[in-house]
Amino acid sequence: MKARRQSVILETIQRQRVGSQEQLRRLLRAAGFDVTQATLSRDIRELGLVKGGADRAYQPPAAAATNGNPSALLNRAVGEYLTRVDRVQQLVILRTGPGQAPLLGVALDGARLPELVGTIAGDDTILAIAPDARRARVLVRRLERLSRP
Amino acid sequence: MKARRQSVILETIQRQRVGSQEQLRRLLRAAGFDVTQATLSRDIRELGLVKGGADRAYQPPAAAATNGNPSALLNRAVGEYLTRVDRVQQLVILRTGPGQAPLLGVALDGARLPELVGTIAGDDTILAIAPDARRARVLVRRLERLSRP
DNA sequence: CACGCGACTGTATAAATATTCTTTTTCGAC
DNA sequence: GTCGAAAAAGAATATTTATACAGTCGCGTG
Repeated sequence: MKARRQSVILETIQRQRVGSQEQLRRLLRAAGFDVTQATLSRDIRELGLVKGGADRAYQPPAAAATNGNPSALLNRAVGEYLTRVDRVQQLVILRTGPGQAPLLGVALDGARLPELVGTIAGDDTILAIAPDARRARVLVRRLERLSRP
Repeated sequence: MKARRQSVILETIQRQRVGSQEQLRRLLRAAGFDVTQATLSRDIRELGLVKGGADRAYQPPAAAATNGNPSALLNRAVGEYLTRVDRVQQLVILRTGPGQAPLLGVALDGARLPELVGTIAGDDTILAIAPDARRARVLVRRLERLSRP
């Protein structure tokens, strides 16, 4: 349950201003996830979300992680979620556990890798698109290096 | 008082992990600023600080603001603080109200302007260094445009 | 099967933060 | 100076968030 719920949280805070965990709780309940505020507090920490700014809303972690190591987030996400990598021409297929694909997708997008044009995340699969086959190979190598340092 | 205090807040959260407004209050008191938690809550909002991430600490706004408009923060800071701009060769001298220079300095650094090598902020003056005189002129023009659109 | 272990969650509550309502301070016009 | 308006800050309090503790579930092992 957790991975799916966290994915929905990520999408939710990007679609609208979420100013409290109670509000988030109501939104999630409408989406079929009925959990307590305590659980959301834990989810928010695990996702690395950040609260503040002019409107005191929750924000995605990508920006915040940019501080120290730019790809620390990607690093963590790859280690945590990625289970398999394949390549077909300039396309790279990434596999994760169920519901985890969006989490890894966000991390990939946020890392702004030069050899990555964009991603489409399903439930447990991500299609990552490189400019050409050569750079797709570079991407595969980079991911493999990240997944076992 | 406020501008100076907010500058110190910015420096403080960059030097060490600050996990609560009470902790920040104690740190500021050691630095000669004796204010209540309510005031800090307001300062934090005005600075656009953000709290969260793995260690639930306060973080500077630059990263968070990168989301929407990259230079929205600079825009605001220039409008709010900048009072005068001069140029000498490749150096640009910016003036602000007392204690406000560090705030504008942080915004300038965060904006990563191509014609700006770096800044040194005093209390009410910033020395901004461009690669050469031509680009210093570009910088001056950009700042003037920002200060009265 | 019984046990222990680890991940996950809820409940209750402590801790932290935001806000409302006042008071104080600042500053410009007179 | 004195007045009034606006900014700044405090006190008290409401709201929000984190956490200690306990319970459940799934799973692998003796």
